[in-house]
Amino acid sequence: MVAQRRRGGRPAAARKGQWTAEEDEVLRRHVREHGPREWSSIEARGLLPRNGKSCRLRWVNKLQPGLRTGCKFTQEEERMVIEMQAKVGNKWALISKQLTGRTDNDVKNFWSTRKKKLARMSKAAAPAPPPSRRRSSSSSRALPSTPTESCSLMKDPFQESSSSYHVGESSHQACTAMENQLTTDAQSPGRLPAYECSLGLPAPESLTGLPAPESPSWPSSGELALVPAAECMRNPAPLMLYPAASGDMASADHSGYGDELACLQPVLEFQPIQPYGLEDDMVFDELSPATLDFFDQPPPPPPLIKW
DNA sequence: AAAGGGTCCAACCGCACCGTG
DNA sequence: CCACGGTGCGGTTGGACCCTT
Repeated sequence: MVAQRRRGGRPAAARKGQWTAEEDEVLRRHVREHGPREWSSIEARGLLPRNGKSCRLRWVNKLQPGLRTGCKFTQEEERMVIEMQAKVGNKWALISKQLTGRTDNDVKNFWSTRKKKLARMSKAAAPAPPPSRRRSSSSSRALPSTPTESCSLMKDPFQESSSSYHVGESSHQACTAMENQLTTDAQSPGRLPAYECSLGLPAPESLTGLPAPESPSWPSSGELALVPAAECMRNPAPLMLYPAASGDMASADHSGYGDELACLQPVLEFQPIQPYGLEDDMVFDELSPATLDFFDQPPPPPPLIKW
């Protein structure tokens, strides 16, 4: 360490790269003596050839007690991150405060990985031929699979009637790609009856069991609630995709909104929709018969996709 | 068994904010 | 008010590891 200092007391150029156990120990000792502050003094006093920022980062992300490094995000943690990201945006530090033992870096990495994965799925879906309204039964593996993507799926309660999804075409394609992957997963025979896609719309609390985000754009009714793209961008939150029989909703009048939706980032996330039933006070008074069937199905087992 | 591609995650970078002199 | 140093935060990168083919 000291040997790395230049003559004259000026610290050598700060070292970069992986930390050694010795460096960690020096950093721990510094924190024991001074608390988690005065990071710059570590370099200034020649304790470590690391700049203050690097020291702070090392402490925050790896050395401070109580961290849950090395274990994957639980479903609950993932749900919280997704939920909070929809509410507050990329405020990783804020989000991480809600997750015991997780750092902003952890959350950021989790989200980044997830985003890349979904972008790839979306891209893989993009060149697909124009989507037919009927669901493909292709068993070809459209997308790569990794252990962390292994899924178990609820049985399709709609049988062949759930042959289409009402969503912008690009999103439809992404859904199809996702579905292809899921349905061909050896561990996961079955199909997803519906997806929840984070395109920009909040899902009703009555459906998700989760509090709806406060939003002036909260749709009051409609089978597929749509808002203009600009509002979607301002207010990213889950959008519900409802399955329906072939054709019926294709004609559904999304008057004027289809184009806006189609231009959105196709699909940001997929999750199986939580089981739910129709509530008396629901405002879905214009549901198609097929969609009503959907809600009439007995609740499937709880969720299932592990990202 | 090897190559290629994907995932994970530690660490760096640049910028913004804040307190202090 | 301003300059400056320290700190915090979000975005990005690079490498190790893992999985699939």
